[in-house]
Amino acid sequence: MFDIRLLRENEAHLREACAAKRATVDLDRLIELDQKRRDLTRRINDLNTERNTASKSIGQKIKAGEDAEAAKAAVRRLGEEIAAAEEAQRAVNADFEALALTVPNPPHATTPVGRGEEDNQVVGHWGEKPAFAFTPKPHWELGETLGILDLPRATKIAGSGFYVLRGAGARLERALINWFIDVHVREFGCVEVLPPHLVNSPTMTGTGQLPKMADDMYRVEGEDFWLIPTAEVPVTNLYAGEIIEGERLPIYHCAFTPCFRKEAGSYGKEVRGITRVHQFDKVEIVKFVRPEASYDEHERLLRQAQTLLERLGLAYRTVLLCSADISFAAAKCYDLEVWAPGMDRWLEVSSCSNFEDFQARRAGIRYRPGAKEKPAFLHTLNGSGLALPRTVIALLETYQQKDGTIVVPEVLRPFMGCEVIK
RNA sequence: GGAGAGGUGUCCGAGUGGUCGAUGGAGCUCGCCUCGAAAGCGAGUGAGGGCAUUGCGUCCCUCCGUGGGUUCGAAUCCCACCCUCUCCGCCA
Repeated sequence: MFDIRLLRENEAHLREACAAKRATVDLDRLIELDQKRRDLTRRINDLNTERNTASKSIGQKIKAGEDAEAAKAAVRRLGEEIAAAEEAQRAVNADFEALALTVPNPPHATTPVGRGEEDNQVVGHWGEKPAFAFTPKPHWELGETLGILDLPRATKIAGSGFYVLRGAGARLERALINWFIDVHVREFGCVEVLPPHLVNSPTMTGTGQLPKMADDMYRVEGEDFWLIPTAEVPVTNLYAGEIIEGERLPIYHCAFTPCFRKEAGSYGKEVRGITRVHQFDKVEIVKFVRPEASYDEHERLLRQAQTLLERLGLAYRTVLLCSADISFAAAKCYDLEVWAPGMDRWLEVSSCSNFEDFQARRAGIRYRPGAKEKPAFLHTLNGSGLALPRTVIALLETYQQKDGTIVVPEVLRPFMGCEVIK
């Protein structure tokens, strides 16, 4: 949820923000609804005052043994008036809420304004693309030959867009998950969380997936359950509706969960291998911080994710997303793209976003800045650390040898129990 | 899934139609006392919105799981749903 005061006081700024995000929102109607809503609220407030005092006097009359029927009738009419006003208010509120939920978070000043993916800015590179004395193979060939990736059977039991790992492949994914979490917990002060993978609609609305992304998510038939598209959803909503004491901030969480996405409309590209699938594992970092600290925290979040790729020895680049390409709820976002030599392309393995108070407003997550101070909305951030299948892809393709075996990076060997996958 | 009990403020816990945003206790904050602390005493201690802000608001509205309903008036009565607990069933 954006700040409604922004609309009242700085309409032009919000219009620019919507344009930068290439969102078409009927702000005129929103302003109109806001005005109506406030008028009705004031009117109902006044009517309630009237009714409250009248009702009290009726009580006194009855106690005194006087006849109160005339007064009762008058208040009954007042009650009808209030009911009508409340009915109108409900309708206006529903319209207002529905429309307000479609207003995107304005981009931060440091987010470049752009029209699309092509306007994203590469702001950093790390590592060299590996050189091979042979033609590097794509992960699906490596995986099949080694017997660690089984796409045909995944398709048989679930459908296209799913994968089955086996043997060292399954172990590799689990090794990465464990190592990621260990690093986040031991070195970056995260508290590990293992949340539900199904959540309800208010939770999906809190982080901004609903209403906009409804068609991209899986839903349980006949019940109010959605399959999470990222751990961001359950973890951020952990504190929904709560007021956190200021001294508890910042709070850092990390969580491993599967992520479920329909990826509708993506057929035709990225269909080979496991770059775009309906279910994938991810370790996510979620931060709850004081507003004044959020952009420092954002940079540190980025470093946290980068650290993982660097220790794995995988070449990557850092991309600052432009206003048109960042998500609906984000104010600023960096993507980390890892080099996959077999596919000869960059793959997004992490997205580190600052949502400022956008999600906090929607989900009602507040903090008390200091003793006796009024609660205020805190800032939320999250970043992948990291998405699994694509990390596995980069790893297989980067560390492949001429004979098709894979060298296991140093940091994973304790978790893998071997130095080479063969 | 079936039967029963219950959901009230930071926590415990009263309240079964009217002045209850809510008794009481604990906790916390401040003050007194003390060399200091404890005890004791006194005061304060939820959120949102409106209005006001020529001081700091003796001002108004809303919120007692959620949503409806009855009533002049509901934390209190009725209905639905959600959640928690106990027992039974089932099960990893």
